Amino acid sequence: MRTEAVEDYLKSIYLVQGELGEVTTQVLAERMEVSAPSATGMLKKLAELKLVKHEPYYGVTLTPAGRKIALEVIRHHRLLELYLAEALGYSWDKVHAEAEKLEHHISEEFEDKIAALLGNPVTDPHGDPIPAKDGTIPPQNTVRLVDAAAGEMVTVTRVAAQDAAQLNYLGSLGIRPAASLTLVAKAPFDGPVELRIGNASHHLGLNLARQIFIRLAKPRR
Amino acid sequence: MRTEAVEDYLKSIYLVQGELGEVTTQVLAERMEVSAPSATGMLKKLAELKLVKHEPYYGVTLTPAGRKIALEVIRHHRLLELYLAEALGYSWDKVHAEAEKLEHHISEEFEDKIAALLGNPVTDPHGDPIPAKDGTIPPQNTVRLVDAAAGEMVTVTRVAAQDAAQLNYLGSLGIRPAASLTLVAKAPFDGPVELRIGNASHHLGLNLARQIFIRLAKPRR
DNA sequence: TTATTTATTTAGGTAAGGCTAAACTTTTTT
DNA sequence: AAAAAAGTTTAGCCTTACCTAAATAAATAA
Repeated sequence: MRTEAVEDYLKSIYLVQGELGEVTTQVLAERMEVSAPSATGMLKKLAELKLVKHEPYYGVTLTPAGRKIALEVIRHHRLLELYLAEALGYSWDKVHAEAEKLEHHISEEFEDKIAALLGNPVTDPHGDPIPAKDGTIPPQNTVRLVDAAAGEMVTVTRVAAQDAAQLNYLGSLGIRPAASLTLVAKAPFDGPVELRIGNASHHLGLNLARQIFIRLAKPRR
Repeated sequence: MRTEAVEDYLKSIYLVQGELGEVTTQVLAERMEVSAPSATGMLKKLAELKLVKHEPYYGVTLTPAGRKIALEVIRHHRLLELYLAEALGYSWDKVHAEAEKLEHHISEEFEDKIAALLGNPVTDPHGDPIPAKDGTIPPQNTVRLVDAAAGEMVTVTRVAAQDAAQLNYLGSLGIRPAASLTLVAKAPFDGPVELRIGNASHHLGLNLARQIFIRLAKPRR
């Protein structure tokens, strides 16, 4: 059965796979805020449903069927995030929590209607790509701010943080998709980065800075 | 705990109470599409939670706490119905099913935002009253079309049908809130009613006709 | 007023999805 | 290569909300 829990696990498996390359029981359990045995139990169930391949003691991978569901749920989530921001005036730090609940309950008609209303968008308010209905994922910029060279002027493409407090802080500094900034300096030994945004200068810890993706403002060629 | 099932039962108890005056296990079970023992079980649970008073073998009534939850859920439902119709262009026969799922999952912020966007409306697309946040219910017109006198010209205030096919049919005849029509005749022995809407004349079975509420187009005084 | 029908509740069971404690693998350290 | 640590799974339980079958209570009919 395609329960809410099943959808949530598949979504997390997909996302963890993308971030870490492999999906272990423990990491999944942490993401789901659930005990490890609970995760094991669900993985067994998902395997029976042919939604994942589970190699006991090694990890899981999604089957095509599982991946399809994961992408549908992620599409719902990100479309909702954008809709809440655009149509209802939600601030970007609040959209995640609301979308998290609604993503499981909207119909295909609802999905289609908000997608059309938003002009079939390809990114959500954080710059995360919105999977298309056919499972295609729009190309995304994967350059991290922390990998740019000091002195470079860049445009923010994506802020991968989920936490409301972090987003709120970054937003207050003007760091959001489409913002322009200059990477002034990177302190050594995994130290903070210094940014210039307009006339203001800010120092960001690495944990935050690593969540920021960019493209060069003036691409070299 | 305030689970989805709890909310649904409380909502049904409230509505059945309003329609029939008393709420028996069997009627409730039918509404919820559940076996009678299941309903009994839930009533016991709701009684433990102090949300209803359950007199075994006689029926239930809501406590103030139970009534409060019921009204919140109904407010969500009807606000959503109107929002879906107004903001997303849903037809009135589709709003019920979608609202039925979403009503349990929207936050108070979502509720407030759509209420404000809609101008704090007092009725949904079917003419059902939307309870206010404080639990107040807007005054509603309780005159039934079938109780009007033949020959009278009336304005539809409410169409209480939930079924999509019925709503679709009534809509196709032009019968919806704010529509004007004339009750041409009522056939005897619980026969159908004849209506004139614009230039067209229609014959409606009693089951349908009883769902229509009206006010007199030219109130006598 | 007793018998029958109807409504309701009790008894016992199922499936999801969670939990802790204990057992077992795999990996890492010494 | 053996011992310790870390990660994973199994075993056994709990809660929610449903079910069917059987028992009981109330209402109706004979």
